Amino acid sequence: MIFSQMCKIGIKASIYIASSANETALVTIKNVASHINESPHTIGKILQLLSRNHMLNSVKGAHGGFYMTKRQQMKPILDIVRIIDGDVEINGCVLGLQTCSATKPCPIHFEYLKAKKEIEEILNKKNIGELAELVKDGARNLLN
Amino acid sequence: MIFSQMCKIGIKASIYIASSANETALVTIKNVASHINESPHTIGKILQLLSRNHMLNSVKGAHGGFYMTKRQQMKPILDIVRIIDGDVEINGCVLGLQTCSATKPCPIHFEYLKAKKEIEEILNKKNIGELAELVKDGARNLLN
DNA sequence: CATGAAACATGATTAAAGTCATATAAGCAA
DNA sequence: TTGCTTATATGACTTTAATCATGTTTCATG
Repeated sequence: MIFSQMCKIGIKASIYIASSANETALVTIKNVASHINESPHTIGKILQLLSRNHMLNSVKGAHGGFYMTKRQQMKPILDIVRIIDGDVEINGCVLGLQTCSATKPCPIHFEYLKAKKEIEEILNKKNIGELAELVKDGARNLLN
Repeated sequence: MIFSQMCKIGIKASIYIASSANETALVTIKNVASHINESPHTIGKILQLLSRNHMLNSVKGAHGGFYMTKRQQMKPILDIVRIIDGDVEINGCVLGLQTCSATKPCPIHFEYLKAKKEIEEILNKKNIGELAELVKDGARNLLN
């Protein structure tokens, strides 16, 4: 619910990378895959997309891998969602109406708006680095 | 987002039926289809499912169709969502972890819980009849 | 400078969701 | 009773998302 499968994997992968990599200690796709229990192929595709959108950095070649700068770790989860699932998912009408708006609202337009704002706020306030710290401490986990 | 396509159509169809049918004045699938601008085939399948789950009633044969009793109209939207999208969608971990819980939480478990509660509250408080009234009055609309 | 490890790119395959088509059963009306 | 209208049921088809496979490029290292 809310996030696509790809987006869920993207969030988990990003948090893992933030929690255990930096400019001098990269993590590989395989490493990410085993730590969040997803297919390396899928992860590769997603990290590529996130990398192209400057959410994280990749280093090619031997001893290459991925990492996030402190600056990137300060970005909110909402940024990941926007890159993978797109703005439409976030902003569309909950009943799928094209012209839904305050002046021509769907039956649950106003009710839903409140909840949506709350979700966005959550996704916008929590940054990747914070969550990575919690994972490091063992207070949160990424694996089943 | 949140609802599947089928679920969106189910909600719109139910609100429409509540707004313009009763025990003695039924509406047909075609009628619903034209008023919410969706395919009759799809609507047929969804109404069948909702009917089997006692969300609404069907009358077969000539001059048959669908209607909702006052009692059924007092049911919340959440009931429709549960029938079409299932409980899993409502209760599952936002990152898809099987074992996510308060004692073994995913990184955004607690943050998301709050938003989820709000959504459920909204979907549970607003009943179909209320929304149907708003549509009748022209204060809300179901069509693009 | 050759080898191997790693990301990158593209496309194929699979799975799931959604939509559409056809045939059947039920019930009203003439 | 006959025929028409309507829901019901099943399954086929289409589309989209997700996953997997293959080959290419890049670069550190011996």
